[in-house]
Amino acid sequence: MGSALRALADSTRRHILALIWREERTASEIASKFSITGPAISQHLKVLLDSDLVLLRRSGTRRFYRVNQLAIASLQAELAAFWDGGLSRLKRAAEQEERRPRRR
Amino acid sequence: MGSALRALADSTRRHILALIWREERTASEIASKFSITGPAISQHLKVLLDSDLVLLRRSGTRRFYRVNQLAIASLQAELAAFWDGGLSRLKRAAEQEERRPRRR
DNA sequence: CATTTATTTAAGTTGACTCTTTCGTAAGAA
DNA sequence: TTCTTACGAAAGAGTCAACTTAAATAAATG
Repeated sequence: MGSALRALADSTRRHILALIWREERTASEIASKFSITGPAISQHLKVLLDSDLVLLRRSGTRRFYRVNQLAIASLQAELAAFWDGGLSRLKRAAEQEERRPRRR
Repeated sequence: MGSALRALADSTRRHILALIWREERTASEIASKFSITGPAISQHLKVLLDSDLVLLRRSGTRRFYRVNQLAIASLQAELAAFWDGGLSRLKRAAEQEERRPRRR
């Protein structure tokens, strides 16, 4: 979860995700949409690959990147769990500590 | 959005959020749940404050932190927009570039 | 006023992030 | 084979992030 959120925290990477959301694109196609250098994009793509948010397909000299929709779905689920019940366990633990009232 | 996601990307900060999810807590209460030092927690709390995900109430020497539910709701909305239609604009722009076919 | 309690600020270290330029490699074209 | 295209890897610079210990501030208490 942390690595996916860290990947998403960067605006360039969010733009990359948007570009390859429904169709795979090559590294150069992606890079052409930004003002930073190719290697910089390549590094962002590596972060996205490492976080499992995108997938890679090689074909000849070209590399096609696409969003890993499964990973997105799973992140959404994890987030939903976090907002909701995922907190209960921690909340309960915290409230137990809390049950011994301390002076204000 | 970036700052909220960056704040959420850290597991300590996610735990802090869980602790103050429904009830405010003081800095020391929070710090007591972790093994890192008070100042470290204070700095995490500052990141959370700066990202607007938590709110502060002062009372005497104590500072009570609590989750900013409005900010959470707004982040959820932004994320939902990102997963869904928020991409359309970028997708359309990308597809326009795409419309000039390049040789394979 | 002096002391204690709660908490942040300051200063410094270490490691991670983001970018650049340069180099390497692999596939396709001439 | 030689050239070109498409890309990543390596190395280096500058900035940012996450800690630590020590000092500062500010309210409560004796």
